[in-house]
Amino acid sequence: MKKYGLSAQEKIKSRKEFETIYQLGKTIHSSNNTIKANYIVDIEEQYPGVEIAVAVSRKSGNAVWRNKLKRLLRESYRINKTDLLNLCSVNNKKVRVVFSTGTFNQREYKKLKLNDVLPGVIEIIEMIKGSI
RNA sequence: AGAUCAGUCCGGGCAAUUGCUCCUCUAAAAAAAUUGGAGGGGAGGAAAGUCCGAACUUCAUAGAACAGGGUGCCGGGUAACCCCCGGGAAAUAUAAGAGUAAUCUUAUGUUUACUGCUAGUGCCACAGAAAAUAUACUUCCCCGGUUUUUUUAAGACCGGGGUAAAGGUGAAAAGGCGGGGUAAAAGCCCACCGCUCUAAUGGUAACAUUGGAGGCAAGGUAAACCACACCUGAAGCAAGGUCAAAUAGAGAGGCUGCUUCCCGGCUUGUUUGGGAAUUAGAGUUGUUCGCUCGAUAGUCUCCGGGUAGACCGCUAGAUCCUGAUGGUAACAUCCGGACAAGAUAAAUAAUUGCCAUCCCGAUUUUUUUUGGGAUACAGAAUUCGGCUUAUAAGACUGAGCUAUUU
RNA sequence: GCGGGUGUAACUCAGUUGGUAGAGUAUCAGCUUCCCAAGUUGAAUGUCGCAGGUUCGAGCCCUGUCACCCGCU
Repeated sequence: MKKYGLSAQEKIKSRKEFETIYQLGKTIHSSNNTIKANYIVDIEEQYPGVEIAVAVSRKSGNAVWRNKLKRLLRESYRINKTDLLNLCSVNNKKVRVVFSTGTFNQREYKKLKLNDVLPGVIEIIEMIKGSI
């Protein structure tokens, strides 16, 4: 597995997994309330690891803006995922996370840059690490 | 040269690092999956809105008609079209000319759902006398009567007619304008203009031009119902097809167990222990065992079903590019060349550097140098042909306008 | 992706042969009451989502556009 990659096995795809995360998982926000995350932690002996997904509400912007935000969220996770993966494989845990927008919309951030998204994602990853 | 309007085009580039997705080849014994390596492809002019038209698929359907829906000047293009091209007519903007003016003519552009209200029905508020079979409020004119003034005569009032010329209302008032005519008027008559009908000529046609007749009869509204002509079955790739876990079973088969009553125990359940009945599910048989059938329970296999999921549909096509020929053009034909995204909680990106274009500031006579900022609208989802809407900066063409120079 | 629907007062809704746009709630003022509530009388409030067109005249008819909502794995 690539160190900074994000392949199809690390994504959440089925509808049932999303429903369990939204019903049973916990919700946390970043400090400036821009980014939200729902996550769930299970014990998994054979295949420990992390699965993620990214969701952006239809009301926050048009299609180009939403796609770009999703790419940036994935990029932010991809760069900072190494510590979280190591922690999971040591403790035999499986973490599933759905990143989504809180009060983040196109009017306030017309031009998106990586630096707009990165701090919130790092903060959330630290919070999840703390809860393991 | 500038700004304006209209149309057409274009829709930043290169490199490094880190990633995503599809295809081909290759290694891990083979197949599948996965991983590694190499190579190649990876958003638009609107991909958007989903407003039209098709291809394709399934369902329905003997055929025809009605209803419903759509289209509506003429000719052509097209697979088809509420599309495109050419032409006609009308409206309108600007400029010039004519005219006292209304207005007309010419040129250039723009727009047009541009069949029919001389088939029928409906509607036209308020105002106004009257709003569609015209009527007669105030005027105007004639005749008769009464009355006043000094008389002819004139005024006032009443009655009977004439008229639609003037007034006022309205979006719109029953051809317009000028002359004749008359008691006053009136297409009552005449010229010009308009309208209707009709003939000839030109044109494939829409229509145009010219002549003749009528003598005004015919207000507006069909994006009112409707009439006429032509077109039209319905739904949509979440269409539809193939494979198919889990689960439920309503089906088929195999294997195992299976009578009823009473008493006791405790785990209060059709569980276990003991006893009794011998008519003990039915058949076979003298009887028992056994066997067959049936009921019921468990378990296994199949069956059908088609969910999760996977695959096909899925990208080579009314395809794109260059050139030639025909055509005013839309477009057609031919020669040659190219293969150019195919994802599915949904890829096509992120960061950095350099360059490009534009803007602002500093420096400088200019060139230059340097700092900062900006680079739009927007993301394929079965595929095409159009339409509509959004769009930074730039390029080109045309039109008239303004300024300068000659 | 495909299909369908709705925009009228601060809120919930009426508004059909096209002719000066209404109801209820809420708001404000008066009356009533010692005061409040309730009751009662009155007032104010609208670019009829936006832009064009047809018509003498458009909330209504037609076209375009914007926003919102619903259904179909």
